[in-house]
Amino acid sequence: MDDRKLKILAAVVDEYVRTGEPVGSKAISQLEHINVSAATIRNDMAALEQLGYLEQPHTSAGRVPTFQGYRLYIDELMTPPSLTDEEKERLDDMLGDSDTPEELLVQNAAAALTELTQCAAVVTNAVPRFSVISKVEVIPTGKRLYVILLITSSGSIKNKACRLEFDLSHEQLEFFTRYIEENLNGVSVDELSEEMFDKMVAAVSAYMVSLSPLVKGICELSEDLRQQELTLSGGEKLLSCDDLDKMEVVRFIEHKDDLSSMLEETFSGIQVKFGQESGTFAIGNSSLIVSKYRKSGREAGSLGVIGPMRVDYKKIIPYVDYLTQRISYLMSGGEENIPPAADTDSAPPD
Amino acid sequence: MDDRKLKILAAVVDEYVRTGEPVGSKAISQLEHINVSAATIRNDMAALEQLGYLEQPHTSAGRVPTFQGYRLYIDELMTPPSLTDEEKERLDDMLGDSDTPEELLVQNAAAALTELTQCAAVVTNAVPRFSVISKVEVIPTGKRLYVILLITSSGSIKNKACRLEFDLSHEQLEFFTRYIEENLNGVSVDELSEEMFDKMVAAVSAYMVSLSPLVKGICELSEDLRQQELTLSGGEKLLSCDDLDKMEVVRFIEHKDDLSSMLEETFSGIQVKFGQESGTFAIGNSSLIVSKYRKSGREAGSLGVIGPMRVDYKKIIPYVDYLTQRISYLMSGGEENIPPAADTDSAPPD
DNA sequence: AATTAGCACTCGGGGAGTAAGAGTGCTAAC
DNA sequence: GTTAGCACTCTTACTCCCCGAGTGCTAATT
Repeated sequence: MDDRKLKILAAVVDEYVRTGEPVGSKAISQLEHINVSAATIRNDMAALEQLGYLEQPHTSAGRVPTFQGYRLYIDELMTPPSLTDEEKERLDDMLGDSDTPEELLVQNAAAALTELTQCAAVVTNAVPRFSVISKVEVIPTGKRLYVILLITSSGSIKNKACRLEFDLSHEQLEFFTRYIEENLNGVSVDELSEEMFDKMVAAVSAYMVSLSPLVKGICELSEDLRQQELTLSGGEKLLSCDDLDKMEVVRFIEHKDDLSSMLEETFSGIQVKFGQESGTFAIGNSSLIVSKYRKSGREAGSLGVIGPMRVDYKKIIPYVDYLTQRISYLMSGGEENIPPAADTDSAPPD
Repeated sequence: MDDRKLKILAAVVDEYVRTGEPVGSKAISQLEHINVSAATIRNDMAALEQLGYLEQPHTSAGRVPTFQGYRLYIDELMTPPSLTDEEKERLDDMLGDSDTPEELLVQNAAAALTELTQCAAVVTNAVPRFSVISKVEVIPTGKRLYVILLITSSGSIKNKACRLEFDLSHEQLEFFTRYIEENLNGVSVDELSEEMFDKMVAAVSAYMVSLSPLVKGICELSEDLRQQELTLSGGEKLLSCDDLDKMEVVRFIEHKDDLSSMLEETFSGIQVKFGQESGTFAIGNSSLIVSKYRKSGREAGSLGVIGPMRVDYKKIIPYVDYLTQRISYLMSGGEENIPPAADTDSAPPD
């Protein structure tokens, strides 16, 4: 596998990403950093096609990268430039600071990615799962009406109204609150199970039957917390890129929840997945650039960009990379180390 | 304006709604309830075109209603059938009962409309505005961290985390809670103003400066309550109808908040508005079928359907109509009168 | 006077044919 | 090993043409 061939492959990808047209030997030969003739390039391109890195839409058209071609390009050939300080500042502004609630942080990241890349962005937030219940309150708010308040160590707050069959006396309420507090305080949201609540229902029912709706309410709130939140933003951007099948995009947007599993299958570090590589449902010619952020060392969610395979990886990857690092940093209260004038992960070209 | 011409106009609209193709004189003449020849219909259709109710996409095609045509059809010609009891039951099931929280009620209505009409549905809920503050709680949840809980008489619950500069002693907290309670309990959300909070900030600051973030937090929560909530559901349905410009739809979904003003300009009773009639931004060939529901006699929000101009008004109008009535009824605790076997608003045909 | 039948006309859609252009693969020369 | 040249292929865009649907008009009919 020739050095020149790799250079040509990279050039083809770059050109194709830039123009969107199949790229021919002549176009490549005219690039500054290429000093061989079109004929030579033709030979090499034929070889690259043999190897499965390029393909021709039809005989007399230029070449287009196959997804193996993109794969090689992304993994080996491409050298994404590091962000300038201005770009970083811009991202920081869009993201928020350490006072920004975590939930908003990831939402902002999605919005930023959508705007900067003109692609769809997807974020998940599994943080509440890893946190522990730090407070449960039951507040009477009317005739037989109570509000349950559930707060986690990560700052998620959920509330729910709950109607009982009888009013609770002050003692009953206190009993209940103490009981719940003893059983739930400090328990990780992840550990909360149906059985636990069943047991608790049984326990409080022994004291007073009509308390069980409250336990059920708490159970439902904890379910809310446990399921990781997935947000797709800017899905409509996908409609305007004509590499993607409109019908597939619409189906995708409607079933965005299926993304969860795709995002779960992700290792740490930045990753690129193509639609056709994914067993689960995905858009045909799409590519997903995704990375997981961490909170205090623990994987806490992912953020990614979904676009056509023909996206500007050089541009997007640094964005995703920086945002994950930054979110990890902010969520960990500054513990997670982030290179201050961060090189992303690659040596400079040449 | 001939009686027959009106009949023909109605037939054209019906056929066009049914088939989506421009409709010709022959197709009309073959309808059962039309007993004149195609030639006669041609003459009438030419007249209707003159009057601005029909138009031809091109010379040798059938006719399509103009939006004036639709307007006349909807206002004068159409006779939507009343719902059957099964349909009403179905809607009742989807909507919920008197125990369903009001917020959920309108969400359910939106979901039902989306499903039944295969169009987008939009609902607003201004109820919280009309309710009064029934409870304010401040709950310490961590180091200098407090959660504010705001509950209204209509059952809306809002919470917000708030970080202070110092921890509050038990007495300080009690003072604050009592002060807020005295000043806000029973106050209508609508009456809450910036100035009121400014005054309160001044008052609590006199006692302890670092309390003011709490007041500000409450102020922000009240703003949340005050602004009417607008939900667009099933927006993606609009993408699959090819009468509508995809780009416009996308822009519309992104800026759905602009709908607020469109919905505000609405009188009581059911109404149909067309995209091109609306000064504010709207989708080109779209039509909005909207009606306001009331809570105890007061306008409390609207619900509507957005689709292409070519929608089945006969089907949709009764749905929207019934749902508004039903919501009004449920929200008013059964006071608002609803015709038990409700005729919608029109005499049966013929 | 209103309605209808008949007929010429118009216009858009779809298929066939064609010319242009872009890019290739191959061969022979460097 | 590289390059120039050339014949070949294939797509795209364009034109021409026909077909059919639907009209508008006129003349005949009720």
